[in-house]
Amino acid sequence: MKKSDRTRQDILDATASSLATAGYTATTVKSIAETIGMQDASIYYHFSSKDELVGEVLDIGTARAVTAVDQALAELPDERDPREALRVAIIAHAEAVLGGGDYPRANVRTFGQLPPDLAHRHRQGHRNYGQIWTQLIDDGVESGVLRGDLNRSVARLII
Amino acid sequence: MKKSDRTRQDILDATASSLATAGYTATTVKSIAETIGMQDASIYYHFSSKDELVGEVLDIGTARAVTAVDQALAELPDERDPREALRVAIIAHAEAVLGGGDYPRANVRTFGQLPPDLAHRHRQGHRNYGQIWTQLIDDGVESGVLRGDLNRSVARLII
DNA sequence: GATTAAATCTAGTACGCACTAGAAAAGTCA
DNA sequence: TGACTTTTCTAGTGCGTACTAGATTTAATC
Repeated sequence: MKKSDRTRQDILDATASSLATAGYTATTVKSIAETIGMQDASIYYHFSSKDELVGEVLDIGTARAVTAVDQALAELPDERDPREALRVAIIAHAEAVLGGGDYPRANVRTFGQLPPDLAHRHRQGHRNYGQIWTQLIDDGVESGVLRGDLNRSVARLII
Repeated sequence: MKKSDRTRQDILDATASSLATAGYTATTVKSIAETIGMQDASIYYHFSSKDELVGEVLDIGTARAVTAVDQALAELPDERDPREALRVAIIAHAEAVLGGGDYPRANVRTFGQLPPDLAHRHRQGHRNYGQIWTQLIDDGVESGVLRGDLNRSVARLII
């Protein structure tokens, strides 16, 4: 039960790395297997399909971005300035996506090249992530320090 | 000699439209042929390969963006304010990419999913386009109205 | 209208891809 | 060690892709 977990992790890491740099199409099951010294068929002992594997990588990536933003916000004082909160969140997001590991980057890199099934499945995850931002902006608008009309569309773009 | 030019244009248009909306991988020779009521093999009478066809579409797209920006700048007075010039150029660029036809949009949509050959070929075209912006920014920096350090990287991102 | 040229179609080939089945090897534990 | 389980490999299938070859039809020219 130990060996399996380790190679499973290796597969995920290799997939994330390939997705982040080469994109979805160029990330073949064979290429993933090669980078960890396996045969492509062996992948299917751990994952039932390429898209299930890719989906898990993308899920991890969004989860990490969410965690990074949540954590950054948690470190703020209770009576936080909405504008400062948004600023901190943006920075945390950028750091997760750009400087963070391959998992968040995989999301950005493969955006717009996923097959319909995967794209649809992850639109949900993106929506959940978007909730955080919508909330932040709503707070700002409510307290009058942000303009409601403009910033909403900006948030959409980021996501 | 007339019929050929017309269907050739139809093929280019259909390809641009598909690239702009569906991306490179989902744009198959068969799907292109279908949208204009042809057999996929017939495409090869007009273009020797898929990538040659796609390459031509992308070339047209960048050419149009360049033209749009050039034209916008040409309408400015001779003694133009560098900051104003940059502003006008950015707007022209955005309009070409977002509101303009499928050709410029095909470039944006397929960015990062092209096969190595095509990607390499068009990196040259992007560099030429970048020259325009580099020039605009240099003008601004020289006359002291723009900060040189920050804006250079911003321009990189846009392109 | 007959001949030639241009354009499209029919019918394939070759290849890379995700994926499967069953044999073989490696690991686990009495 | 030996019996059993877990993991990996070998060898293959099927499918969609770009692309080719040659026949067939459509258009242009005299």
